[in-house]
Amino acid sequence: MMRADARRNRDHLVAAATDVIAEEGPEASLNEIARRAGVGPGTLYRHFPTRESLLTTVFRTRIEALCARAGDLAAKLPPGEALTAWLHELLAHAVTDRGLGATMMLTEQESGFDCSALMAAAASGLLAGAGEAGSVRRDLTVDDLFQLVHGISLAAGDLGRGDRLLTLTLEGLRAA
Amino acid sequence: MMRADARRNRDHLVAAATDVIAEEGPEASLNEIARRAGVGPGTLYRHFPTRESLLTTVFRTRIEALCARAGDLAAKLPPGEALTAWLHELLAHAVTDRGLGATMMLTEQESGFDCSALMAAAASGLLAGAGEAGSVRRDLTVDDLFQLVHGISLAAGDLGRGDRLLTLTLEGLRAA
DNA sequence: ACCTGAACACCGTTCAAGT
DNA sequence: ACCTGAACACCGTTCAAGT
Repeated sequence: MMRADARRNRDHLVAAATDVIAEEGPEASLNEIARRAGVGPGTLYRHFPTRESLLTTVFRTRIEALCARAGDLAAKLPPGEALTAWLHELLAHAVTDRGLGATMMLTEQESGFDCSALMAAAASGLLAGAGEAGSVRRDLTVDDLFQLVHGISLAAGDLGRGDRLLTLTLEGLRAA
Repeated sequence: MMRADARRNRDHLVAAATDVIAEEGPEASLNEIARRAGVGPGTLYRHFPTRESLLTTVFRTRIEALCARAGDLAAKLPPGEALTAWLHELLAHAVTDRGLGATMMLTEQESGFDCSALMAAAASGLLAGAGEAGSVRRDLTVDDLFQLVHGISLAAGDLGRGDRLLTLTLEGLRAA
């Protein structure tokens, strides 16, 4: 059980981090986040020993929602289309919430939330379905998908460019 | 004409930057580079007003060599294979010299060296050849190629992974 | 005129002191 | 026992003072 003031400080930190990261991106100053939350930097480090543990907490609900979408899409689209649609949604998140792309692949987790396992479970269902339907190469792995989408999100200037690069990747650069 | 001491300082700075960037990557401390060159930080800023202008100078000879390779490959391989081979060489540079990938797309240039124009010239020759030969999609642009390779270099852990991701991108994720 | 490094405002991180 | 922020060693960048 957390002491009441600690609980309140933690909540303030997450709220402040959400705001500051939205404004300045995932490399935002930790001291600035602590300042905005009205606590000292030591308090931030006590609750979140690494920057990643803070980012994971901030992005957690968004990542869970995205993983839930995998099931929705699988239920209402043919397997190949479901995978394609989900990858575009993943890309949209990675481009919009800069830093979420790197966060989603983190393998060691604090706060009992194994982000990469959740993401892998969501993606592998879609990937297996699309593979069995003959829509995608059988040798594709979940890591291939995540790294390709992550790379595109980092290199593309905006979502329009990102969607084009993802489409090119899906279809291949070679002539049909 | 540069004063002799200025010339010497500039040379020391480029040599020190080459070493430090090789050790610590493109985000290396500028003060550390200046320290290693035996000059004050102001001297570094006088010669290189931005970090990019320093990186461009450090990578210049490597980028010029890579661009020259485009002609070599075009002369000895069929157009489609020449493009593929050059993209893999580009990727190898981007993975090995972290920071070169971002540098190669810089559009404004100091020291009379327009890196992006040189790169675009090298790539567009190969791309046009491969397009006419029917090896790649006709709607591909040089920017598509650079952004895809750059993204892969950022997301792939090592060159082995990078080569796989580039091959997947060339062939497409969809089943043949 | 050109070069220079001490100085400034920041950053991430720690740990002695408080409650 | 747990929380805390002053303090430390760094960073990028500038500009008054030197030659």
